[in-house]
Amino acid sequence: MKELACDLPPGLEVDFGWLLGQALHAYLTATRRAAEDLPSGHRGYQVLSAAVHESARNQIEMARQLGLDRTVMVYLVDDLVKAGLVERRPDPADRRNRLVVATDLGRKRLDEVSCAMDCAEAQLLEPLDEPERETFRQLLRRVVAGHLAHEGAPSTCSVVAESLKDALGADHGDQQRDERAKVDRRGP
Amino acid sequence: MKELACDLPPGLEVDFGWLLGQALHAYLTATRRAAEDLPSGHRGYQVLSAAVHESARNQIEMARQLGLDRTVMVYLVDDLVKAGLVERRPDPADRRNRLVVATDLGRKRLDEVSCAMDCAEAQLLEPLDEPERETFRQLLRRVVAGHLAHEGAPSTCSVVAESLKDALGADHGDQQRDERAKVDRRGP
DNA sequence: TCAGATTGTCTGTGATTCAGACTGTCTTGA
DNA sequence: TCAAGACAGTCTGAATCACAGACAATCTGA
Repeated sequence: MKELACDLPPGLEVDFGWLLGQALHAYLTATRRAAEDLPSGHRGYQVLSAAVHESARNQIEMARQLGLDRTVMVYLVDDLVKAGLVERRPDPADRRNRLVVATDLGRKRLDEVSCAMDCAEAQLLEPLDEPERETFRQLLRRVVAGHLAHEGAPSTCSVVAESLKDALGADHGDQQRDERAKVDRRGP
Repeated sequence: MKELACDLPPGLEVDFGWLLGQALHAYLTATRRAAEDLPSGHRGYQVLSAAVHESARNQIEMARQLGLDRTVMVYLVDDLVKAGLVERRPDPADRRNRLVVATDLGRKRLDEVSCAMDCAEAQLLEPLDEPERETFRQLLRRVVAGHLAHEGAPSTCSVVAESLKDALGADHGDQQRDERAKVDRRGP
């Protein structure tokens, strides 16, 4: 046990939040170069990916899936539209909705970027052998799926139940902090 | 395979960054209630934890471990000092350093909060059985340890190597975005 | 037809990061 | 002994960013 844990700062190695934060930071660092060609970096990548996979019927649903605020969604999509990677189309079934659909160029760019992302991800998971990587991904998926399933239904732990109450409204709260090359996001 | 993956938005379930971000978000949400009694919330908790475990000899080293900027460290420690949880002591060996040491009260409070944190963590990992949880923690530790070990030595993947170059200087970039009950952090 | 809910957008406010300057201290070399 | 450079901690200012709130357009149900 603990073969590699000795490399971690004492006391922090058991801090689950610290470990998750470090892992996310490592991932963002490793994939920054791959994502920086897209408008808005990692978040642009996620929106583009959601658009290509048609995982949401409107911007709000997409924002909820990605853990973003709906007001942030506006200029993320704006930037992708400006770059010609996605389009906003009126939804014939409900004209309040804007369907965010990827263009051919967007699909092509996503392919390229995804490839670089996979390389970086493999780099991050280098300490694990292949079966371990798959195990890790599976466990991570199950944890996240469990969390999403619990989001609507209050849990048994009162601490968690209480904290969920005021966190339902688009809190997100993490993800990348790069790509500050945002210039004219807001008109005068 | 993929028993639970069907609960995740299509296309995103394979996005490693999205999974990590969601997991961290879930953790922060679950532990918010536990950490909000401490000054500066989660980050206050991490600084206090580092102080109790004496994982660093000065503020800058502590900031590096926690992935914080050194200028942020100042008022995080300020708030903890104000609450009587830690003390700044001059380092007799090097008077440039300030040793951040926990008080008895700080140690007691950390114990209490850690207990609540563990409860929330267990809640988060509920979808996994006990051996799986330990496996998950181990794999996470190894990934993070691998990343930290690579930080100084350039890797073989050029993409990653390049991105590391400009990310060495206090970039961090994730962690919590809560606890906005900061009032008088800066004097007039 | 009308009240209420929902989507997308815009604006303002406050929080937060981060570069840069500065002081006090240590180290090194002449 | 002294000067120059490096480093820790602090403070300030600028830029960025999240998010609540308001708004118009639209849909739904009575």
